[in-house]
Amino acid sequence: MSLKLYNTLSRSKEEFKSITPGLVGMYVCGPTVSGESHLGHARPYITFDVLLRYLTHLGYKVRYVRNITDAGHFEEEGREAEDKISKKAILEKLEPMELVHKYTGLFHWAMKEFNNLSPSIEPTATGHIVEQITMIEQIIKDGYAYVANGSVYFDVEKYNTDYSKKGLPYGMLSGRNIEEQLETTRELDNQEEKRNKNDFALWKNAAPEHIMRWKSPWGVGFPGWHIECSAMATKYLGEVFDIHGGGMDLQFPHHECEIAQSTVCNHKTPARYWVHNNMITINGRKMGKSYNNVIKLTELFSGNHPILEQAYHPMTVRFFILQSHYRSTLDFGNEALQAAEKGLKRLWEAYENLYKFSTADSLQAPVDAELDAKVVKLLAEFDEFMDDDINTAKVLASMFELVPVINGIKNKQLENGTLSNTTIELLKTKMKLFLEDIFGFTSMQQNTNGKLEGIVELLINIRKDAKAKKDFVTSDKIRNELAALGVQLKDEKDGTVSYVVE
RNA sequence: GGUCCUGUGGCCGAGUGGCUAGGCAGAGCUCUGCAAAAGCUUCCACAGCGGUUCGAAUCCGCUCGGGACCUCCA
Repeated sequence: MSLKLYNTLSRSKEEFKSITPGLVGMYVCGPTVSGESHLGHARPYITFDVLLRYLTHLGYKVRYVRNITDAGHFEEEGREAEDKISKKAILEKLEPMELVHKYTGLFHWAMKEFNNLSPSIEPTATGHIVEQITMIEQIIKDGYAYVANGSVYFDVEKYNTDYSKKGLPYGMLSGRNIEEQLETTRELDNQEEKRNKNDFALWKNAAPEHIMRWKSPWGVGFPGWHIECSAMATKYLGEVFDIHGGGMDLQFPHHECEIAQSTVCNHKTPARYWVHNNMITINGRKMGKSYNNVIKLTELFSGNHPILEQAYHPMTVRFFILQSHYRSTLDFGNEALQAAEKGLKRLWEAYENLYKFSTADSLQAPVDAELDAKVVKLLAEFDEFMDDDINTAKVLASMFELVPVINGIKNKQLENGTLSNTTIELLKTKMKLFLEDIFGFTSMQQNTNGKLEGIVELLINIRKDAKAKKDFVTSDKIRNELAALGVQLKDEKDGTVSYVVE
C-alpha cells in the first residue's frame, strides 16, 4: 500500500508520487507575524508537521519550506492602503522590525511547545523583495499585469481567457468560475485603478506615511499579498514541486492567485498536490478576529482567557487535533479538551509502562494466540490508516484498543506470556515510532533532576510503614496531600507504589 | 445573492452499503483497609421525510438546521 493524499485540485484522493524519487518539496503558508499566533495556527502546523514526519518515515528526504510573512498586506482592499505591521507599529510605538521580531519569536516558541519540527527553510517576505520584484517584472513582460499609479495589478481576465484554453482557468483550485465572480463580487470603493474587480495587487504604491517601503521600477511601495509565496516557493523548491499546504481559508483567493502568478512565470502549475486542513471552530463558529473569539496560544497554555476553564498543555492540544481528521472541522470546547487531556494521559502512561516490559518475562509462543493476532493486526493498520490520507484519528483509536492489553499485562490481569516476545517487541517499536516519531508526542512530565523523585520515594516509604502498622490516618494523609499537590500515587497489584506528576 | 461543505449517542469525534471505531463522562462488577489506578461488563446514535437496494449512518431527492468561502484570515 502507498500513501494517498486528498488533492484539492482534483477533489479526490490521489496516490502520492514525488517528482524526484526519494525527495519531496513541501511548501506551507506560514503566519503573518503582525500579532500573536492563536489556536487556529496550531492546526495547519501540527497537521503538516505530522505529514512531514510521515513522509520522512516513508524514506523521503523532505525540504519543508514555511514562510514568515513579515511585510504587511492590505487590511482591506479598496480602503486606504494600510500596512498591518506599520499601523500597529505606530500604535505600539515600535519599529516594524521590532514587532516582527517579537511575534516571530513567540511563534517559534509555540511551535517548539507543540514539538513541531523546524522547517528546512523559513524564508521571510522582506528578505525576498528582489525576487518578488523580478517575478512581477516577468509577469508584466508577458502581458499579464499592468501598472497603475505606481501599483501593479494582475490581469485576471486575460489570464483566465488565455489559460482556460490550456485547461488551467483561474479558479480551478477553489472551484469557482470567473464569470460568476464578476457578478457576485461586492461593490468596493476606490477600485478605479484596477481594470477589473478580480484583479489583485502584485505591488502596491506606498503612501508617504507608510513605514514599510521599498524602491521598485514602479516607484516606492511594497509587495502585494500573494506574490511572496510564489517567489519563495519557486526559489527554494523549483518551478514545480510536490506539496503545497495551508488552511482551507487560503484556497481563495490566496492559493488561486499563487497558481496564476507562478503559472505565468513558469508556464506550469506550481504544485502537484494541494493539501488543505480544515478550520478549528469555537462553539461551531470559525475563530477569527471578526468574531471576537480568538484564543492566543499563550492564553491557551496559561488558561488565561474567558472561554477557558483551565490551562491546556501543548501536547493535549496536539492530541486533540490529531484525534480528528485534518479535513474535518474541529470544534473546540473545554469538555472536549479535558477529555483529550485524560485520554492522552492514559495512552501515554500505558506507552511508558510498555517500555518497561522485559520480553524475558513472556514465553515464546503466545498463550492467547487470538489476542496476539489482534494486536499484530492493529499495529499493521497504523500504516494503512496513515496511508489513507493521514488518518491520525483512526491510528489513535487503534492505539486505545491496545491500551487495555498493555495495562492488562502490566497489572497481571492478563496471563504471563499472553503475547509472544516478537509481538511485544513489535508493539514497542511501533508505538514508539508512531507516538513519538510520527505523531510527535513528548512526555508531559517536567524534568526535576531526580530531586522530586527522591522526595516522593521517601514519602512512599513512610506511607508503606504507616500502612504496615495499620495507621491509615497517616497513610491517607500522605496520599491525599500529595494528590492535592498534583502527585498521584498508585498502589500496584504487586504491592509496589508508582506515581504520576500532574 | 453565488459557490461549496456539513448535521453521528451527555460532550468530542472515526466511519470504504451488510461485520453497529475510539476518547471523555455515566452505571455495575473485580482488585483494594478505604480510595485512586487498572481490568471486565454495560446504557445512550446516525436531523426529518421520501426513494434506490435483499440490505443505508453510508447512495439519490426534498425539508429543516449549522458552517465555510466570495474581504485580512490557519
